[in-house]
Parts: sequence; C-alpha cells; structure tokens
Amino acid sequence: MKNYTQILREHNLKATPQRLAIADALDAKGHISLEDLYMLMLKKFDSISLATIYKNIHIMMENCFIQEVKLPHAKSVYELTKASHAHLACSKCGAVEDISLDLESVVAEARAKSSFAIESSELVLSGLCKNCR
Amino acid sequence: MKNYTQILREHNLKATPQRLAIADALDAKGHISLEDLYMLMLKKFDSISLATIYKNIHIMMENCFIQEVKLPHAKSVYELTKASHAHLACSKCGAVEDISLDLESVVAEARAKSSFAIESSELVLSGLCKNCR
DNA sequence: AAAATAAATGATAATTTTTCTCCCTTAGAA
DNA sequence: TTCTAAGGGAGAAAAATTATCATTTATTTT
Repeated sequence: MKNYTQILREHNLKATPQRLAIADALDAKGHISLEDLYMLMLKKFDSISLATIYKNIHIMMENCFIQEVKLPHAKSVYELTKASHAHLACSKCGAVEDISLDLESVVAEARAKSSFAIESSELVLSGLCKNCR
Repeated sequence: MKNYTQILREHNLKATPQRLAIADALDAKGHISLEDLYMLMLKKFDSISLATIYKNIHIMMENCFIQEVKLPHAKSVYELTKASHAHLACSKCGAVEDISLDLESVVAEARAKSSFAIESSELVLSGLCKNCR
C-alpha cells in the first residue's frame, strides 16, 4: 500500500492520520460513498466526526486529490484522482469500475456538431456486472 | 407548445394543472434545476408547495416521464424523456444542451474490455459554451 | 351530468443531509 | 522543542428532502 503522506502534501493537504486513512480506503476500495467511508473510518477512529469526513471530502476535491463520480440512480462515490477514464456501474449491486476508453472520436464529433469548447468528459456506462448478470 | 395532458396520462400520471405547467416549463427550457423550477412555478401558482415540486419530480422520474441529468460541480437538472443523447454543460454559466452522438464504437470497446452487460450510457461533456468562451 | 373514488395538493412537521461554530489538539515549520 | 496555522471533535445550525394529513380535484363509474 502506497504511503500518501507526500502526495497529500503535494496537494497542499496536511497529512493527518484521518486523511491518510481516507486515502488508504480509497486506494483499497477504488470507489466509496461518503456513508461507507464514514463507516470504515469509524472502525479505525472510534470517535471520528462525520463533519471531518465531509470537510475532508470537500477540501480534497478542491485540491484535486480526489474526485466525485456522480452515478445515475445512486449516491455519488469518490475516487483518488487519476488519469482520465470512464466508469462502469452495476445497476444491481452498485459496484463501480474504472475503464479506459478512447473518446477522441466522440469528442471530435461533439466539437463538430456544437459550438462548445469542450474541456472534459464524464462517461458512466450502466449495466450488470459479471456477478449480477 | 405541445399539450401534455395525454402524454402524462400515458405515463400513469394525472394531468393536474401543476404537472402540465411543469411539463410546459421543461418543454420550454429544455433543462431546469429543481429550485429554478420551483421559482418558475411560483409565478404561475402563487401558493404551490415545494413539496409538490419534489413529489412530482420524483413520481415523474419513476414513471419515466422525465429524467435527471447529474452534472459535475453543479446541481442536477431535469429534462423530458426523449431519445438517448449526451449533454454539453457549460462550466461557466451552467447552460446545458442536448447533443446526439454516436457512442456505438465506445460501447463496443467497453464491452470488449469488460465483463459488464452494458445497458445504458450517460455522457456529459463539459466546457465553455458559445457565449462564455 | 352527477356521484364516487383514488390520487394530488398545500401546509407543515419531521427527517436527513450538509455545513458551521467553537474549543482543543496536532502537523509541520522554524 | 517551541510556535502557529490548520485540522479534528462535538454538537448546533442550516439546507435539502420526505412524510403526514386534511382538503381539493381529476378521472371513472353510474
């Protein structure tokens, strides 16, 4: 497991035990909802405050250490910031996976058809995961 | 402007004046947030309840009359259900536009790379709209 | 066309979610 | 070590969403 102390600092975030634990949880789980993260953190810090979770999720997003993934018909999950990628979401069990897809042609088509200066894309593909189908 | 009475009924929704007004607002605006919708409805019904907005948004989604569009770094907007399409979202002014894009090759790539049974896709392209850039 | 009824509305309370305040503790710098 | 700005915990406060319930209304049935 990676040591996130330095990485947190590079994002102008003090490396507190709570933040390191959040980073570790995201590293281990890949994607996690706020509630699930709180449950996990309670196991490690018997008196961690829900406000601490909220405050850290918020500042970690502002500092681009993590990103929110908004899912259809489900609560958002959070992930460590990494290279641009799309998501697969299971509509039954809620599992979320990263997937690297080439969107260049789609973005090119969008540029051609619109007058937007497109800077980023969010793609969520929904369906049934291996276990659920 | 279309008359949504019959269409609402086809979705098992009673055609109340409030619902017709919501349908008209969505028809006219294309995309609208819950708060903005409430503000608009207040102009037409001086005593409409916010709960009515929430309840209708909810039941209209359940009955597939409307759909929620979750946007990065912004509140959700709602739109009348129509043929599958992607969205362009302006990161400055918040404008949202529909755009028809061919995602077949991307979905095919995802099917090849994963073991998900993909059923639907949500794509939001963010950037600056014509006016903001 | 009127009556019946199942559902929607409005007002408000209750819940849930998120943010804030305040005081104490601590990470990181000097 | 010591210092200080920032973070954490507890709970209050605020914001968002949902539930309750009496009343009204759209639609069905007669």
